[in-house]
Amino acid sequence: MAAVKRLTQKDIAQLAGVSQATVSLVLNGAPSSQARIPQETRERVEKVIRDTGYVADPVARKMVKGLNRILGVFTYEPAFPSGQADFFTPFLFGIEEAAQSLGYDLLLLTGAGKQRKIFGDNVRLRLADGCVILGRKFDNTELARLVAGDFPFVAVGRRDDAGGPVPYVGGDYAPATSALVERAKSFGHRRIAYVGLNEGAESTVDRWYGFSRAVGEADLVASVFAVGRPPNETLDVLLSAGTTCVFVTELSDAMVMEQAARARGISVPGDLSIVVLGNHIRAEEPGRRFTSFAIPREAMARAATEMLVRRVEHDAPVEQLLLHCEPLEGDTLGAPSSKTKKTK
Amino acid sequence: MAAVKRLTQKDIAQLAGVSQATVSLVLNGAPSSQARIPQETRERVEKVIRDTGYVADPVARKMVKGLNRILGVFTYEPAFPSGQADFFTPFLFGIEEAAQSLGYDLLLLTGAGKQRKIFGDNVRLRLADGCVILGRKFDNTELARLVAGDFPFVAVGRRDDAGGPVPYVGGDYAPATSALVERAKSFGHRRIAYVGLNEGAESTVDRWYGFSRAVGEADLVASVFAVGRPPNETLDVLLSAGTTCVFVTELSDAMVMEQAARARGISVPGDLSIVVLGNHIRAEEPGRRFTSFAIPREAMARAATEMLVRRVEHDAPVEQLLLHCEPLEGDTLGAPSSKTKKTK
DNA sequence: ATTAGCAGATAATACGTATTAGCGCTTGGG
DNA sequence: CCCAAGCGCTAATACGTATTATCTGCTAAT
Repeated sequence: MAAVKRLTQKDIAQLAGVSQATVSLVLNGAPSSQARIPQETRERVEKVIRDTGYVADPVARKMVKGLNRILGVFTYEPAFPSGQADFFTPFLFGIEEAAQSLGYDLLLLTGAGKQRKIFGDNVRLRLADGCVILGRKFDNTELARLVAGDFPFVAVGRRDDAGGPVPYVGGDYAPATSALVERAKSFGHRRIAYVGLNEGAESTVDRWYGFSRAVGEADLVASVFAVGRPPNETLDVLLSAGTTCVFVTELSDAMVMEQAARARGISVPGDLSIVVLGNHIRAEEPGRRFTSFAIPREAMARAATEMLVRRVEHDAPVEQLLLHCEPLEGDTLGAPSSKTKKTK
Repeated sequence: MAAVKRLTQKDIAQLAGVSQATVSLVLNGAPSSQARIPQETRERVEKVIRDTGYVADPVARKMVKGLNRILGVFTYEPAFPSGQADFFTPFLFGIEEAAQSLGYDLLLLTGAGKQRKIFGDNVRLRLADGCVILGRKFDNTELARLVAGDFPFVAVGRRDDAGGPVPYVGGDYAPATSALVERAKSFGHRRIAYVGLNEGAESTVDRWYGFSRAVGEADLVASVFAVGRPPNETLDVLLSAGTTCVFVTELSDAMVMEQAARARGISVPGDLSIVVLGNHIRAEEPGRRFTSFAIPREAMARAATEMLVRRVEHDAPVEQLLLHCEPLEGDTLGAPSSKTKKTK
């Protein structure tokens, strides 16, 4: 059953009484200088193709043309596990949409349980014409090789140079963070704190940079350069410094902190405003809506895909694009009530 | 920059002072009868490969070997739009997981905005070694061609014969539905109704079959063979027939019906039990938890992927597999309160 | 009548790899 | 001394398509 050899152009040619080359010419309708096919012959060949349902083998096609109209999507982490689903899904949606409208298909190369490498033994990635790279973790050695090599790619998320500029589409976190700081100040906050890492991934650094640029030394009263710490411990640090507004990089930290605060009878935002730097979760989630900024994940993915196609098709130069992150009103940032000090 | 010609085996061969064939032999470590490579030569070649970072072009590889360790995932509908996301995501997760552990990558061929065809002009599907087909809508003409052809595929969801048996992994809806009917009966329900289509897609037919087999003619007091009808209209039909328990195929119908009932002061499940045939939405959703049965989407997808790989690798015969659907307790099925008739 | 030109088609080749048949050389046995 | 066998490697080929160069008639121009 499966041994039925696949139909080739040679077979079509035989059936139509022409040569393989003619079949190819009919298919690729080359009305170029030479090699015109008269209507009669063309129709004869087309009829056979229709009758047999022949389609050109894309592998052989890529072999000679070099292009495939396939884009790879590489992630170091698995793309669909429950935990990550909400993180990757918007990106995949955006990529799919853009790829679709540009006439490309997607080859998914999702992070193995093991350590997946771009440059492994079995790199099927090269089958694609180029690739979009997703994920927070990034192997810098591989990134450098990508930059040095000739395989078109675009990263989603800003990346520092790696032996050369990295083409990317990212979120413009620094100004978005600065804007939130300004907003907190305009509410009257003068005792501001920061909870989260301040080094490591580019996105982390950008947030810290945007924060520290806007806050001014005098107003920064406490910093906890860590994530996932026990909320009460963190709260102690903040409160003893007289913090009225805290900026948190991780939503999960903000959530437990808000709960801990409530448990202590500290009102949010009355006694303590909490600002989260980026919406890390679906908006419809029940419960508190944190003041934050929107990460335009779909738009980022779309833009990255379009950029990639530009690189693939026209060998376009490296571009670096940061998309605006809209502030999210939320209900955890407000004016500091003067009670804060007086009550205590 | 991108014009740096890709490294080929010929280049490696030249650098190592051997022939292209030797390089290939070193790579594919063929310890077969003939063509042994002595350690010294092998190491020389391997060194060059390491130094240059050469990797074999998977396209050329597929060209000659025929296999690519790539599985296609075909959907007639777009896979990631917000609406469909919850439907497709569990399937994709299961497929990804299985493919991952079997060493395959995924080629996503998701429904275009337009009508996507398996047998189109630009069928890049053949790049994959086989494919999993997802989605409710199915073009039967194409299915028949797939069955007749030699391209390995497996459908997710039961499919009727299409000029031959269709390989599939589905949910075993009929017995799952029957079990819920039995459960309703054991609660004492004797006036049962059905709201939903009873013909069309296989999954629909299975539900109706499982229902009608278990319910018995005497107990079926009302049927609305439609979906998406105004809930009050439907409720009128049900109540005037003295229904105490209704089986609904569409969750959305059940939701509006429950709201309409509540608005009328009809308690669920006190006055009216509602059973949904299949969990069409994420479990964490807030609100009422309908009595239903679980569709093991991830397991189905995994099983389908494994089945596909069996077909691809060992040319395994057509299999058809229905997975058990566990009943979901929920809180919308209970004993009919005698009030139902007396109050009215 | 010779040739230039052109339409209609095909032979030949390239793409990069895997694989088989086979070549030249050494060695051991008779 | 000759043959068989084995070793180490390579030339040749196949995979299916796109493309270019080339071939074959034929017509029209000189």
